Amino acid sequence: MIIALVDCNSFYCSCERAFNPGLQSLPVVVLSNNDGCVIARTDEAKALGIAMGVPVFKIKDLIKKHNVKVFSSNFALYGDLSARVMQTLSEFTPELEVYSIDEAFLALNVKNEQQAIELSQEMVRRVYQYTGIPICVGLGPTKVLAKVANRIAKKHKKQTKGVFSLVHPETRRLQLSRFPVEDIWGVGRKSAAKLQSHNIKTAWQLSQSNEKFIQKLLSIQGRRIVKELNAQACLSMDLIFEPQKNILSSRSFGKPIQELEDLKEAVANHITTAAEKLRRQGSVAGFLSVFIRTSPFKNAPQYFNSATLSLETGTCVTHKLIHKAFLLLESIYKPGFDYKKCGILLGDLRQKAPNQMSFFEQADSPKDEKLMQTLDLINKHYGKNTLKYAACGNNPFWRMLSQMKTKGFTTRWSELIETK
DNA sequence: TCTGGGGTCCTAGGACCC
DNA sequence: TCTGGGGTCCTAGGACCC
Repeated sequence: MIIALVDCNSFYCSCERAFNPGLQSLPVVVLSNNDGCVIARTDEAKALGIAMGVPVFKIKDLIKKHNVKVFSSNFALYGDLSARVMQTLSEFTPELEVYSIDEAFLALNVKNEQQAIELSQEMVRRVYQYTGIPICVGLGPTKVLAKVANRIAKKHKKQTKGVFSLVHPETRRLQLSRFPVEDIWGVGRKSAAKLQSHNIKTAWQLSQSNEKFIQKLLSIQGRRIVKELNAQACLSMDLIFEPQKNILSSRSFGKPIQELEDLKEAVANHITTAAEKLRRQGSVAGFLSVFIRTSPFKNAPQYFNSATLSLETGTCVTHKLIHKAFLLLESIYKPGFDYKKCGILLGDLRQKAPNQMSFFEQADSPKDEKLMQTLDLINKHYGKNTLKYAACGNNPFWRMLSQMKTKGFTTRWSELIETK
């Protein structure tokens, strides 16, 4: 079996390009919520030295000088295009693992490396034809090697035409000895520093290291990486959908908030979002956390706190969660701070008992269940937030946030530059 | 003026039990 | 004075990912 890792090129930027061909070959970036920092860049933008995650105010001169096209993120659009890409990929194998919004692993049923390469080239053609999204494919006997191959395909798009294979052992030896250890999937900053201090600098060197020694240094994860680099698969394909174990909803505010009432609105909105997601996957939550914080970037008094409550029997009812969340918020709120962010976490998620006749105790009453079903149905049919709790309010803080999220940024950006 | 959001897995250490 | 050993469960925090 050969594993393919498909990764969309500069995915969010490519989505913007798919609907605006005029952006082809221009530098494009997409910004985070609140238009805070850069979360996607095309090759042209990378070539200008725009780093991943850089705050946008630090590069505004660069943007103006090189006429970089700037977009707020539009996750509804990216989600749609992602689904179409995955749908197209599923035509190539029944064994597809959607790994993230822009990545998927495919177990290819092929006889040899050559067949795998030809199939991958067809994927590149078809996905682009159907969706307008360019992809790269990495091939290998394990997931980690497929990831490495994908990096190489991306780095040398011209020569590889988007497909690179590490199936052949000789190619592996050559390429791994040129591949920096810190670029391996699963090796982060801390682990890379540890490895380098032991003079392990390339993927090849890591693959030749003593497994026990690496396990001591980096825990069991490190040992798995060594095995995978040596073509011994220990990360299996995840083919079935697993419900999430936690659901987090949080946002930075457009402007700092001081009042408890405003924080309450924000929290109620986070609960609403998270509870919808919770019900969509058929789960109930076993605990609830609320947190608030000031901006760590400001030279002002800092405060961070969180509070957690166990929900023994589990619930997925929005108003119950809002009520509990308010109690938690009140217990940690302190006046006199500029709050910049808040959020909630639903944890210990478990599948809801199938029906009221269940032997197990169910916290939510049939009446509440019915109410939630109706609420979700209406919002699904008529659009998000058609029906919502009064506690969610109509606060301009919130208006502003959701507007920024969906609205194109180009106009606002040019206004910003002109008024400067 | 202006610095994202949402996840998973693993480990260490404390509480508790016999 | 001397103060076991082993097991489980839970949680906080670290590290990593996209």
